[in-house]
Amino acid sequence: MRDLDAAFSALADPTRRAILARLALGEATVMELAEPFEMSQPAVSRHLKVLEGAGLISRRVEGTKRPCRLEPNAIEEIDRWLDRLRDALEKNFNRLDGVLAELEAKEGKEAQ
Amino acid sequence: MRDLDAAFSALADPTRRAILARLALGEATVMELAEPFEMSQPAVSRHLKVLEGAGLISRRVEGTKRPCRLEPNAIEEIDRWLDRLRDALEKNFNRLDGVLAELEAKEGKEAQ
DNA sequence: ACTTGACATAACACTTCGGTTATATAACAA
DNA sequence: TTGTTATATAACCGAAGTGTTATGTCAAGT
Repeated sequence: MRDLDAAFSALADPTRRAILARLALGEATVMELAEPFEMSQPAVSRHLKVLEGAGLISRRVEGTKRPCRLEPNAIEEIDRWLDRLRDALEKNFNRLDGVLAELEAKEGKEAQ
Repeated sequence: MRDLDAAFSALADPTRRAILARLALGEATVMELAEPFEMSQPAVSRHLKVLEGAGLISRRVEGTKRPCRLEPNAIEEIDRWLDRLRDALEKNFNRLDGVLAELEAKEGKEAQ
């Protein structure tokens, strides 16, 4: 699961999350993506490289432009990891519930 | 949404994800968490500090030990963000579907 | 009181990150 | 061909991250 490193660390930056949010609305070129940020074009270019490296976006070539789009599958792996964590947590809580129930039962007996 | 920075960046480290996975199985002390890693205790201590800072875990005091536990609510905020991204994506795809359907209809007319 | 065990903190080195400006490349437009 | 537009890459810089060892703190055991 080495890719999760790249994915989570790509998501850790607010600029990159904003870029993803923008791309969720549809394709956009580097310039279009750079526009809302007070940041040089090279900086945005590198953010895009990070996102691409993490498999979160992809780019096509269209003349001199490189429109970016979200790579929907990427979110899946992240989800799977979070799901597993959630599941383990839930099972653990259920087990704890069991333990607590047991403890209460025991206390009940002792109280009598 | 400043906290997302901390949460995602905390999750970007494989050691910390492993720690979370371990904690999903139940509480553990710093030493217990450190044991499986080839890493000094201070290093693990700092990972825990990062996780705590991100609100992903919490610690209690129990004598000289500091048992850690997962903070289940933390995952929610992450989920919410991913959900919003997914939703926007889906809507965008639906819109694209609409556009494509329109194009096909147009082509159909022209073909006649 | 002294030692030990569990942890935190400090000081340090090294690497990575995120920004900058300057420059290269490649397609389009005149 | 020459200029312009869209983007990438390089060189650089300061800040932040991740590890180390050494040391501090504080509760527990003897």
